[in-house]
Parts: sequence; structure tokens; C-alpha cells
Amino acid sequence: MTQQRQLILEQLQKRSDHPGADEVYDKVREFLPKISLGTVYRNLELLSEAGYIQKLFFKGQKRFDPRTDQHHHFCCTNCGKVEDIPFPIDTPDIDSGSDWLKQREIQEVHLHYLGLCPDCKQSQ
Amino acid sequence: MTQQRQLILEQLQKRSDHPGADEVYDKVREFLPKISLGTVYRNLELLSEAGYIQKLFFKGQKRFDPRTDQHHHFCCTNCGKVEDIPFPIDTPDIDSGSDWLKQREIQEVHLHYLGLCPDCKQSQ
DNA sequence: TTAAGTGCAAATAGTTTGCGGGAAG
DNA sequence: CTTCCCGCAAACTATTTGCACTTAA
Repeated sequence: MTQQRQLILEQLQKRSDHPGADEVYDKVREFLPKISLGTVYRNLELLSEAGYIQKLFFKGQKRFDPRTDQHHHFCCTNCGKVEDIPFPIDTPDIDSGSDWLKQREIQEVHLHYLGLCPDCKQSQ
Repeated sequence: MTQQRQLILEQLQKRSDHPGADEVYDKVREFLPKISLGTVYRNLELLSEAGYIQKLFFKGQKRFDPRTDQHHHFCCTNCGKVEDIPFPIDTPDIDSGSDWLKQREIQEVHLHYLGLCPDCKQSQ
């Protein structure tokens, strides 16, 4: 656990806005100005493989989430903001007898709600 | 409706593997060798805005789906293949009285199932 | 005829990687 | 020590765009 990795994790854990690698880079550079973007990418990848954080994809960009418990996301179709949905939602079960399911192995289920966030809803 | 746009739509409608723009490009070039990748991107974007097709994102890449009815997707975490889930799944309703929901406007709900496809499940 | 679309090539955005030097254990 | 990690810069992948020319309506 290097100083860089620790700082990246620490800074990510302070926020709930699911930043992309570039935004994490901007933030950690305030503390460690010589850190490189490559290091940020490498560590975000490692941290998510190790289960400390979660990697998400929205609108073609990787984003990172310090929460690793089961929860879902909302993404604003207007401004692109990504938010946690602040309450649990049960994901629908697929009929466990179906052939389709038997042929596959389901590892994760993600619910994506798309729409307008409070700010964008107001200004429309 | 140009010859290029028609061909792109036609070829996409022939498949259910949710190709990326590059794969659509490879296919339409068999019929129109001088078509450019830019044209393919522009038309896939236009067709999805016009509601003829649907634009998806998986693993940071745009993919296109000729089906526009409500359905969900499965993505293989090993090989990246994207499939339609062949039966309807009810998306969970959020408590319509919740403040969280009242402040937002939900437009779409997507369910992403992630796991191993039949081929990858077998070879593991 | 003219507005919309095309091919081409260059530009951009996001991400990954090879390498030589440096820090952690 | 010695392995893992870093900073840097170059490479790569996916996508977008400006421009001069062409085509559909």
C-alpha cells in the first residue's frame, strides 16, 4: 500500500459523486502534485479488483464508487451526473428453472435508472 | 434516407449481437466499400435519436440494438458478449411517494445482468 | 436547387503501457 | 535486497469534427 494508492482510496471515499479517473487525478494532485494519471488509473483498477471500491461505466466512461455494498444508480440524461439510489431495491429474480438461466452464471445485477436529476428537472 | 443510412439500419436489423460501430462498419463495407467510419457513427447516432434503434453502453463502448421495445441485457464478464434477455422482466417500482423520486424524472430503467455466457461457463 | 449527407483526414477523449528509476517490505 | 510501484511519455482505442464535394428531395 503505497502513499499514492492510499491517497487515491482516501479521496475517493470522501465523495459520493462517482468521479472518473480524471477527476480523481485532479483531486489527488492537490496533495501529491507529481502523481501521474497512469498511476491513478493503475490504482483505481487495482483497488476495484481487490474489492475496496467498485468500477462503473456510464456514458462510455469509467467511474469509481467507494461503496461496495449492493446498491443501484441513477444517471442524469441531461448533465451526466451519477448518483447512488439511497434505498435498497430488490432486483427481480429470473425463473430459476429456465433453460436460459441454467446455461449461464449470473454474477451481478445492476439497475440503471435514467432521467432528469433535480437541477435539470427544474430548469427544463 | 440515404443509401448509406438505409444499409446501416438494414444490416443492424439482421443481427442480435449488439455490435459496436466498428463491427457495423466492417459489415456495411462489404456492400459499400467506400463508406467511412464517420458516416457509420453519424448514422447510428441519428437512427437512435430518431427511435429506429437503441444505443447501449457496455464496458465503455457504444453498442447498438435494433430492438426498441422494453427488454434487458446480459453481458459476459469474460468475453464481453452482449445478449438480449429473451423474456420480459418487470423492473422494480420505486415508492412513488418518496421525496427522492419526486425530485427527479425517471425516463428509462435498464437491468444489466453480468456473468458468464454459455461458452465461457463451459470452459471455466 | 439547396439542404442534408458523405468521404477523408485530422483532432479529441479516455485509457493503457513500456521503460528506467525509486520506494516498500 | 528485490519486488512491486512510480512518473513520464508514447501508444492505442473509440469517437467526433471541419471541410470540400455529392446526393436526395
